[in-house]
Amino acid sequence: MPELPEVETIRRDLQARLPGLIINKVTVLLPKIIISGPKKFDRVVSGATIVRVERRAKLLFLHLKTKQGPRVLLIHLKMTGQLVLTQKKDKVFGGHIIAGVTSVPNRYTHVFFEFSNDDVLYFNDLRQFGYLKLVTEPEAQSIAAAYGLEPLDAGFTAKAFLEICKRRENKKVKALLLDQTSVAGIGNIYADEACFRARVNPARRIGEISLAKKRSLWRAIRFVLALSVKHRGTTFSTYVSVDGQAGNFWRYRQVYGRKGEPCNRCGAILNKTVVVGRGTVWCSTCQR
DNA sequence: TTCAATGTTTAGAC
DNA sequence: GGTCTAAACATTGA
Repeated sequence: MPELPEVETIRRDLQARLPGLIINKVTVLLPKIIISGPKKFDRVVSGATIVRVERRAKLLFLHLKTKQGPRVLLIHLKMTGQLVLTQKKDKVFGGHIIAGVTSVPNRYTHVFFEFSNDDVLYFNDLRQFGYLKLVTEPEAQSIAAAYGLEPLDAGFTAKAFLEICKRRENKKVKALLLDQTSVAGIGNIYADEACFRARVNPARRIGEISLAKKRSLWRAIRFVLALSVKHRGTTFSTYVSVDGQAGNFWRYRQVYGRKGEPCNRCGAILNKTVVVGRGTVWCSTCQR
């Protein structure tokens, strides 16, 4: 799926457009996508007003004012989920565009919302891994609380990161980065990028790397994610952000998708291995 | 034809 | 109990 920078980009665009709109009608074409139950979903969501759009880790929280009281619509895009907002004529995309499929609805459209101003929000997902879930405010809070620190928040200090490391000495570096209950929102691309910038071998155990490397890793996580948010995310294969533009972080990447190419730091050929079950590209010369 | 792909959860093994 | 791996979800494209 989109990782933190991509989901954050989508969030910002939705937050700029959705609050205040009333959902006139919701259409569910693939009921299994609504994991809180499609029947109740229709009843609660129809007529609801969008209050605001938030993000925790890679999960979107659409706060709603409904006849039944406040509710939160959770949207997870997983690997190929896509949110497309059509503003009367203009298409606004967020997620992954499937090659050649640029109109909505299409065969990957599973749910769509029609708003009071005629805008329509489509949820598309080629692989059908993504989901929508309607919960109460307290449920949403407990879901949010289960995630680890937000890496771009002020609370993610070097000290806080070192504390996290202390409790995960046996974990491989890459496993720690991908663990959403440690640091929230990092996926495969940014895990590899952060390890490269910190000169850390992603297969090493946390306990094996020096304090200085841990500090570098902390800095690299923030650097890489912030840079990507600034450039509206990474367009890998099919992703585009909510305004229909490709994310521009791709050109700043150092390792992901560069297997067999020379390392930008030392010139050695980048290799690709499997670490904690995920394809991992890194430089065995400068990442120790 | 086989494999890997931006994610998460779960079952099973040690 | 902790920790790790593989599989599962469904589809596409190399």
